[in-house]
Amino acid sequence: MIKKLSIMDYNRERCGQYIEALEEERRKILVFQRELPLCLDLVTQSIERCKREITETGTDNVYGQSECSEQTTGQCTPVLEQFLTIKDSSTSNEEEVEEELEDEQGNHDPENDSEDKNMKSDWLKSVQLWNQPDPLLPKEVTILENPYRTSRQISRGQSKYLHFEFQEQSQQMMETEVKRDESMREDPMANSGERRRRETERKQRRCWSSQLHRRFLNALQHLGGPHVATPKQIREFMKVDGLTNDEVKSHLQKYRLNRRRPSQTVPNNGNSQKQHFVVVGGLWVPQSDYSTGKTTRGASTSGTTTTTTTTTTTTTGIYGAMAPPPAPQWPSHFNFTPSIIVDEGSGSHSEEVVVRCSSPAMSSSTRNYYVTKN
DNA sequence: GCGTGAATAT
DNA sequence: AATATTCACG
Repeated sequence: MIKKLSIMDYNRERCGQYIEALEEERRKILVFQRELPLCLDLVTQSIERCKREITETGTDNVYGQSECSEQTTGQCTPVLEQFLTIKDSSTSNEEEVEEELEDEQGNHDPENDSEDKNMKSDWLKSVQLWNQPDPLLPKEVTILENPYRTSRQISRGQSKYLHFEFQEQSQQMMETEVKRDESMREDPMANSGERRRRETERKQRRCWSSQLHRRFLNALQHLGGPHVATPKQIREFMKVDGLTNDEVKSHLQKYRLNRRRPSQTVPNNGNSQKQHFVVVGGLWVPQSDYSTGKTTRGASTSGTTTTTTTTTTTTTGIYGAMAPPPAPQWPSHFNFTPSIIVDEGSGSHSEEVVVRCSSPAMSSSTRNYYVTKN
């Protein structure tokens, strides 16, 4: 009996050390929580588990503790199983959501297919981790001590920006998130100390997806062009949830700026791609942006074309793509014809268009989306 | 509110 | 490097 007790104490002590080690590692991983969310989860769960067992086994059987005391042989296998299930569910979720989004994106370029998928899964991961919808997750406020995710963002209710079905699908993920958060909260180092520097909170960047930008252009058309339309008008016309005047203003500013002086800085990359532009109601847009066909490559001239021309200007972004090849005349009063614009997100579901960037990777991949490949 | 430029962040 | 946000000023 005494022997048993001493073994128990020994095991408990080792378990405690193990927990300490785990917690230290967790603190280290915490820095990379964006890159290693599952890893963090794993460690957190291990800690939890050991803690639970160290308390339970105090009254229960003595031998159960050996699970924790054996650091190297990894006898806490259930954790691994949990990890696997999490991973599985998450990947399947991603795929489903991707499909969903694929449908939303009317113009789907098969050439970018794999890239798109990567991109989407990439940013979806981020969205899952960073833009947790609050109705499903009351504890959302405690989600991830991300220094860049400010209380302001949280209070804005980012669920607006997420597709509804996506919310549903990611619910499983969130449950594990909640678990993790609870355990994180009891970690004293998580909140305090080192990573508290960014007090000047910034709004999370808004990514102007092609859809959103299309909406923006559509609004511009209806309102009489980029030099006539005002941010407020545009915002009201776009009817996009959560879109602020400032954001529209900023976007408009950039848009004007970039169409005033198109990307001359990039003369002609050796791989001189010919960019097809379409004049749509006085706006120069890449043909692919408004061709209804699935494939935008080659000389696909769909019925919507008014005039086509080519330019050797290499475009680098959404604004550049919109820039007219010859010198534009501003302000001018074009007769904007709204009917030409293919507004895929027509009217009703504004939420689907909006997405928040969570990582630079997203912005860059999104950018690729704008660029037309011929 | 709007337009713009600059600083700053991502 | 590109793009978004924020601020200041008129």
